[in-house]
Amino acid sequence: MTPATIRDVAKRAGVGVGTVSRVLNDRPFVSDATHQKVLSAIEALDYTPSPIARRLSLRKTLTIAVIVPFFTRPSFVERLRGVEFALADSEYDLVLFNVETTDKRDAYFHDVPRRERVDGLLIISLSPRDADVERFLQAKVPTVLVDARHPRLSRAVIDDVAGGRLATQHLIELGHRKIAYVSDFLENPFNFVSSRDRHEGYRQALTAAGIPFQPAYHQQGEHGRQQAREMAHTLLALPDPPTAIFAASDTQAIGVLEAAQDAGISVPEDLSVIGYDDIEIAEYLQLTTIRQPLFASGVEGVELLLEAIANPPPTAQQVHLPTRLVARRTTGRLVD
Amino acid sequence: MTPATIRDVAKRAGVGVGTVSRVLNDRPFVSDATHQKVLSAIEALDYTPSPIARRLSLRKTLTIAVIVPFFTRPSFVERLRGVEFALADSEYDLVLFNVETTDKRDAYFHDVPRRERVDGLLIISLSPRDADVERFLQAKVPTVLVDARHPRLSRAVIDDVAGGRLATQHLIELGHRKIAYVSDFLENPFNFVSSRDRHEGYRQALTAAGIPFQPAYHQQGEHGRQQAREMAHTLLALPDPPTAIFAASDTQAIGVLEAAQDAGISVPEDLSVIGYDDIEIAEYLQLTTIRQPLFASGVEGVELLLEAIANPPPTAQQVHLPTRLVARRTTGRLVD
DNA sequence: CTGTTAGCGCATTCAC
DNA sequence: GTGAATGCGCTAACAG
Repeated sequence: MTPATIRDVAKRAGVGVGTVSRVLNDRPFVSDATHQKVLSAIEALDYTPSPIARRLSLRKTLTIAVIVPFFTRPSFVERLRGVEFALADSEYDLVLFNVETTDKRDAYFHDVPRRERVDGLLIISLSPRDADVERFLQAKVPTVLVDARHPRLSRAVIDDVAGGRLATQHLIELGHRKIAYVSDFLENPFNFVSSRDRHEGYRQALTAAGIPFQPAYHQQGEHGRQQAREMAHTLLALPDPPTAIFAASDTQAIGVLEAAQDAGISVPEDLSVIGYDDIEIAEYLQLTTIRQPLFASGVEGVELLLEAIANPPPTAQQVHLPTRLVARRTTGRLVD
Repeated sequence: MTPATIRDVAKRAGVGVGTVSRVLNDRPFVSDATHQKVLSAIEALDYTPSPIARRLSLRKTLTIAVIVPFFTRPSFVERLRGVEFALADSEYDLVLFNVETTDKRDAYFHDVPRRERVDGLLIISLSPRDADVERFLQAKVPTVLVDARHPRLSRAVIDDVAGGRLATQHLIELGHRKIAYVSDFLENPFNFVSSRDRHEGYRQALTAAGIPFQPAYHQQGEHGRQQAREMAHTLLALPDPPTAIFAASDTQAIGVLEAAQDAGISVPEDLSVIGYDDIEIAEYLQLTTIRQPLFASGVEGVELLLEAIANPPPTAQQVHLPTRLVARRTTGRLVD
């Protein structure tokens, strides 16, 4: 009825529990004969060790928590999939915490990173503040960031500054000089940094090409297709509208495309549009974009974390992942 | 250093561990005075009870496992989000298992449903076979299906037969009689049943309208935009091509739209297209579709499961969720 | 090589 | 009302 315990197995095999434990954990120094006896007792009883008892005894939770915001957004899901993939064959359980409000974030940042609860913490796309990090460190819970940053925490990061530069350079090379940027709020309650970094890259590329930055060309707003669409409308209604728009994500780029359509402006003839992420739908829309290794970032994050659990590095590690341009049909040479 | 235990709290408060346990679990029969003492000791020590020790003692795992296939597909993520939402405020941890191969599915179906491991199991969009169910039942792990079926298991289901009928009727009302259906393989290794049910509804609507079913009008293939695109090409190249296509998912409908575009066929003038799910991108594409309550299905599944854990129902429960037509711009009246 | 024993941290009897 | 004792199932240390 109730599942068999290690004691049942020991009894049936006519050995002590220590021996059973040894074969369970592939310890050496067990004779082949007893090994066999134990194995068949396990088989006969359909025995599975209780993970909970193991955890208590080992003083490990064998659990990794993942805190991820808005995990329905394509880019976050894809990172999460990388995490799940990398953890699937490990001995760790993956427990999931989805954040859609700052309250939830704060609650999770407060409650989850406790040694009694998890062996490691993976935070996706959410940059914790100093006070949070202070607590993580004090709780001695190995913590790794994916697509987020803090100087004292190990992290797998995409070089979004380079990505922003890449996007902007592409536009510049096509002859554009009136290049706008549509993004999330650079300062936002979740402290997402990618829009900020891409903005930085955008500014760098502009500067390098000797193009002065026009404040009116940078629109920020809530994340979302609809919001991006409105920002693009504003841009296109400017006295001197841009000839190219760089959107901080593919989702937002779609909004920009919509706005162009609304305004009867053809892409890429009259307006070039470039996105960021290369989510699945981007190909369908023939959207030019910056591809970033989303899945790989999750995998890298897990590897950093498992390594940190095994032997804590003296100092925060950082893994950089590359971005690259995927030129499709929404960007084109400027004709005048 | 190492987290405080209940014993530390007891010592500091000058009481026994039993008393601490009582206040932790809001048991009555504790004087206000001691209650206060304990509370301040807990505060002072920044004590959190060890979930693991609790579990061992309570003989509950306080864990719900969710097995979900291809959790990057929009419809599955959205269901999963409902699950996460419903579980967030419970005492249960949500541990995630993603299935992308039948091997993984079989492994999870075999290893996860064990009382030593989880208190409950939620399976999304994956219909287990009799042998699997037999094991679930025998393991006495409460199991609930979401968007999947088995007579002996409780479930939150969408009436996909009705949904398929709805889609087809809509087309019929618009005057179409040459209506094709593009879907996943009705028989597939994962035993996804939604395409099958929608097909059934499609056939029922056809029959009700006195339209004979044309085998050539039903194309099946792997799930995916690209595959749907190819199936649509086949359909459009038929000697007597359909004037309307019902796709088993929005993702596939997008492939159909692509194919129409490839062939220079305009939608909805020369071809009506209807999808299924109403994922976010559907609105952008102005895709007519059948909306199903994805998020709600996850929530319902959790509620069924928590109820089943609290007091196991004598017989499998079933909750039906409704679908409805969202008419947009990819379907139109047949003109000849 | 193998059996025995002492915790792991908590909830839960029992007595007091 | 409250403290002390027992056990949840396992691992690890120790003795043999």
